[in-house]
Amino acid sequence: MTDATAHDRAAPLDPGMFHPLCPSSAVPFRVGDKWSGMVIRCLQDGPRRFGELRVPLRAVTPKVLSETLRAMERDGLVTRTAYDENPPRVEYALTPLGRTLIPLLDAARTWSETHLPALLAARRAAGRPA
Amino acid sequence: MTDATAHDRAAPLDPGMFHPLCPSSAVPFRVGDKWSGMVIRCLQDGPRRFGELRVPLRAVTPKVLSETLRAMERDGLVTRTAYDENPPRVEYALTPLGRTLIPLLDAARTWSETHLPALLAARRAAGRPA
DNA sequence: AGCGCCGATTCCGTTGCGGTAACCGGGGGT
DNA sequence: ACCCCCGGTTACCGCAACGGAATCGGCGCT
Repeated sequence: MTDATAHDRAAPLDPGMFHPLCPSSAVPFRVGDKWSGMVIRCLQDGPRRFGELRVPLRAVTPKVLSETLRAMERDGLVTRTAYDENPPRVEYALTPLGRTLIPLLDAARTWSETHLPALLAARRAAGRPA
Repeated sequence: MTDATAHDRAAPLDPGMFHPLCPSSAVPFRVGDKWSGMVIRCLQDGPRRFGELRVPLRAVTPKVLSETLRAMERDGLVTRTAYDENPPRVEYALTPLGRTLIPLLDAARTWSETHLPALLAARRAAGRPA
């Protein structure tokens, strides 16, 4: 069964990595579309298939994921490779240009770990001056 | 006339700094709302008045600027100080928390200077495969 | 024949950001 | 009396993003 082919598939994606309650949902940064940043995270350890991306991004519908990937492909951030097999297999991978965004995402994450609690606290304090 | 009071007002804002044709309009990053990043840039050298912010951000209407500033105030990124004078004067300034975002903006700008041309080129190449 | 897999695409509806235009209020100038 | 200044607010609107549900197409399995 283990069709471990030549694809240097990285570890399976953690289904919980982009849980809707994850603070990253509230982060005041965005790279491109709403999901682009998460897609980059999913691809940073190697190519992934469409259905594979849907696991951790289960909040995204196939339509939106498809749109996101197409836009990223247009911008030269990812490559799309379709294998003429059955069932069809399509792999997405980061381009070198796409990889240059990873440090930005790291910086955003670091900022969030450090300062997001303060921001959320301020928002809560201001939200209910009652 | 020079009512140079104790306000350590920085150099006047460059009216052209956020020209609509500026590449920053196409940058695939955003900090908070559409205008938040630019507001931070305007405030990084010292407090500014509402009307003063409108100069370089002449593309933004008072409503949206007001909304942006209010949201940033809620999030603890800027402070709002109203002086009971005539004509009314209101000053906005970055909080320490707001200042922590400046390195992020710097990183985004650096990325853009380095890689944005490649992204735009890819987009152009893909946009017209005719 | 019928079902399922994978990778989408199409139609349709909602939401909300962002934009336009108009107005307000109070003092001061002329 | 009128208008201007400043710093907004309010009402209205359009568009693009986002989302849900359904469908497609080729193939293999049963």
